[in-house]
Amino acid sequence: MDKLKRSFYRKSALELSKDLLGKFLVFNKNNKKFIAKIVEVEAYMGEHDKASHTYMNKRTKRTETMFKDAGHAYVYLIYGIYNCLNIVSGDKDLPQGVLLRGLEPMNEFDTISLNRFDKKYNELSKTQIKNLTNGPGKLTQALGITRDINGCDLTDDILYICEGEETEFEIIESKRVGIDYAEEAKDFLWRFYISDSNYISKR
DNA sequence: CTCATGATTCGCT
DNA sequence: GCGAATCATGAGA
Repeated sequence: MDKLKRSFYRKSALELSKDLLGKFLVFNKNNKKFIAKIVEVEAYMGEHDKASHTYMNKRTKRTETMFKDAGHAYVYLIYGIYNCLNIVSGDKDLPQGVLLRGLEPMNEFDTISLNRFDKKYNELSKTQIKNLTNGPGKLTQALGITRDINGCDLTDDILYICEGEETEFEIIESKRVGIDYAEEAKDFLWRFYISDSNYISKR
């Protein structure tokens, strides 16, 4: 379970997004170590991507994190209630990132269930199990990821990513979700997911 | 099963 | 003041 190095993140968001599939996300909080497999992602390509917060290199207090070097976490509030987690890619001053949209939990099932539904894992319905982490707002709620870790360095110990299992999987490409305002960019096939995963937000 | 809607905060104009 | 990289819920089919 070795932590991936900065060099792993130093590529375009489009390349990184596919490379992230199947990897393990590790998050340390309250003396717990959450481990979850990354199964769904979206690439946000920054300057030339109308769907990106950093379209036209828009640099504000909120988007500042996206301009950091590759291998940082960008966490922002969406619709007033949910947090979304992105992995900053590219390079310093190249504001690209990968939105994590689906995770498969590997441990701490009871903690995750309590965070989402205030119930233990063995009390969940089948639908609730699927809904634990199959969306960008759901997975942050499940792991307890909030904006207080915005900007944290993935080469430190709070949040990082490890190599996954050596299993084969099929990658599906599709349109990104929730960006109808983005004109032609809304049709780009920049969402990627593992075809047979149970934790995909939208087929 | 498929819609439609409200929730709720903050960043930006 | 507007609207957002979402989700839960409730109505109808």
